[in-house]
Amino acid sequence: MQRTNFGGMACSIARTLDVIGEPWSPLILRDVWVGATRFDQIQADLGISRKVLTERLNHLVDHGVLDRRPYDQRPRYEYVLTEKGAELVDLLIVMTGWGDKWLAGAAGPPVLYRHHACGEISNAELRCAHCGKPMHAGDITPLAGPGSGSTS
Amino acid sequence: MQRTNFGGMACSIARTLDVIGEPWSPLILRDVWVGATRFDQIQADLGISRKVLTERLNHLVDHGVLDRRPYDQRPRYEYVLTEKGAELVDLLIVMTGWGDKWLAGAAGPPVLYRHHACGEISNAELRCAHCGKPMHAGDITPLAGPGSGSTS
DNA sequence: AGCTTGAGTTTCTTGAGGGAACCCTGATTG
DNA sequence: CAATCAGGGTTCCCTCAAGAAACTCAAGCT
Repeated sequence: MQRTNFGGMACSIARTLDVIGEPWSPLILRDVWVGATRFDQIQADLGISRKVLTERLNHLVDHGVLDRRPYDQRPRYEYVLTEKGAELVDLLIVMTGWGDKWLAGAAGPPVLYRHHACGEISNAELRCAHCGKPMHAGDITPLAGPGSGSTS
Repeated sequence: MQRTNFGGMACSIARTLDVIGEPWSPLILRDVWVGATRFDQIQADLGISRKVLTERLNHLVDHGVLDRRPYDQRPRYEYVLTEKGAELVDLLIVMTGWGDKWLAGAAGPPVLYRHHACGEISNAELRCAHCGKPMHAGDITPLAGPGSGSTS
């Protein structure tokens, strides 16, 4: 096996990587999210090899992140986000925010997000689902959970 | 070139992937975050090839995500998160949340996070930095920003 | 009958990932 | 003072995934 399979690790990060950690997968998800839902659209937009795109799409469908469905009498298919897939968009939003801040440079961010609720162009921030205060690297302590596999 | 380089795309997701999108990189970051900061610790914890670990660590240091510094008179080094790297932990937190929800199964999440501000075990949620309301896939519309490269 | 379009397959080449052994430097030990 | 040890990598070789480009196939259109 060339690439190690992360899915078996007792780690939600590793398991998530097993689903969307392969090269191109997050970009494919982004394309589907913003409306490029067909094979040739995604292929042309990303410049990805058709072979790899086929593999990635199948993988994402197998994991329930995308749904493949016909849109014509002819054998034509489009890919749409499932609920599971739509929640992965959170990840894309956070990636965008980090890239905007640290990698965009003087040109500024390539894409902006308008938030429907307030109508403003804005960014996302992580907040504690319990108390609503910010939740970043230094604000939390990891501890073993029920699925940790530890015997304690 | 076997793997396409995403860094040149006008897309913050692609640029972020260029920094931490390679296999293992997010897991290395997690290890450093939770205190496995030395070469052999990370290697043993992940079971990653030493060659690949060397490459990844160099890449992360080159991109300013990790800092390599001596911790002894002997040639011994540890890797620590820079501010840029610490903000990437947001990404790990979101990945954890998604993996916990969709992949953990009956065993439950392998790791829990205690939030210092409220003392509770909790998850992170994405909220608009402007109005504070939830910000997920359906709540926003992407539009071209200043660094989009479009001529308009 | 032939052209077009969308959606993949197939073939071939290259190079990254994995494994295991090896190397180097500066303590520590017998 | 030679031998050992530990941390932190290198080197070598092999396999398999990524990339590029050509090919296929089915349904409609002309």
